[in-house]
Amino acid sequence: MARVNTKQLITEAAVRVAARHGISGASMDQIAEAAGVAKGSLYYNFASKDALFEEVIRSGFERLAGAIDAAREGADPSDAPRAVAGATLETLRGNLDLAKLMASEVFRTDRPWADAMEIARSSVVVRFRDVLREARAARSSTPISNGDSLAELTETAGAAFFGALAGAALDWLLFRPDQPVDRVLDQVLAAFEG
Amino acid sequence: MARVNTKQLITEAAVRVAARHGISGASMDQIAEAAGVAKGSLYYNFASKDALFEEVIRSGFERLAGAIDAAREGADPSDAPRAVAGATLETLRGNLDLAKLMASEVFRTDRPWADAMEIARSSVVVRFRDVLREARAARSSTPISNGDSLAELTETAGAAFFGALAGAALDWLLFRPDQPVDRVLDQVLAAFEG
DNA sequence: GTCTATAATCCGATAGAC
DNA sequence: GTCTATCGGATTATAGAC
Repeated sequence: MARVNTKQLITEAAVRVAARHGISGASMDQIAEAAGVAKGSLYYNFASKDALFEEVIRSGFERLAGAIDAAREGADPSDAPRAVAGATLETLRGNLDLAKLMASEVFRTDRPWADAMEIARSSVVVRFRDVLREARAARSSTPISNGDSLAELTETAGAAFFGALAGAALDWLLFRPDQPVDRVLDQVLAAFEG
Repeated sequence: MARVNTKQLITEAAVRVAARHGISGASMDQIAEAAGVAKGSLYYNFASKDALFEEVIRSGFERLAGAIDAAREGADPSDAPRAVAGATLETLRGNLDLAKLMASEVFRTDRPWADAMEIARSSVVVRFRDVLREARAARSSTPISNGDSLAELTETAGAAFFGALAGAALDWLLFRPDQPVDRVLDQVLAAFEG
């Protein structure tokens, strides 16, 4: 092992460069220069450019999944959607380059790592779905409950919630960065009232 | 003018190729082959690869904006969000390759055409915001209205609604295409109830 | 484990025939 | 207006020194 973690230097540089130029537009030369290492070191630590970015994207979804789980633990089910949404917005803000990269790549089904990425994306979507399901269950067991028989929430609802947060977060961070995070959160939740 | 519209052949081929490989990964050779014309014809009809894809992306947002406007005309303000959401889902389904391309590119701020694309994206976001605003106004003027003073909906709410629809539509069309559109629409709107 | 130097390929764009 | 042929440059990946 080297004195500093060369592998981490490389992945962080890859995120920075690819956020600006896209994955196809990010050359291994640029990444090596941004990381402060020689190009040969990239190919010692990663089998190929594809292997490098598979690692980058997969770890991005894992980070987001971890933030969701942490926010879920400390919240009542009925408050969990707001708590999870807030944690998602904060995570995207703290990893803006990675968020841009994930948004650009998440629906690309041609990459060599498409299967691995869909597993990672789906694990996040399922988390959102479960948070929404539990909030609805907690609400329908209150005295105010009515008799509507609603269709069960599916992954599609989770994907919609994820999409709303990602769309609002990137609109916010790229084009209206002066808003406080709570105001963005209020706008996301208000968009669907009624 | 040629017997067939070569320019349109080229833009349609560019959408197909770029949906698979991304814009940076789509070579002018591939596009020419997919369009059934020579590469020289690409450079006769478009000044550059950048100019070609600026046209492609901009026209995609214009098509979506037109579908939104058409759905808005025939609906009561309180029903407009559902009508507009349905029209958006149908438009994305009918132009899946273009939708994938737009999703991959909409948050790329480094492109030469970034300013033009942000104007096009913003015009769609504003349409969603206005539909949501009018629905809320129509609802608050009913007898059931309460005294809550809610913050006015902003572009961020429109971006959230747009993101929810795009996220749900691509999850649907790419990974769960057997669902009927009405079920997808129900899931999107149900995700935010409460 | 990291470096330099180079091989082999591919790309965007242009020139000029027809 | 569309074609073929080609230029100059950039890219991924590898070889071998240290």
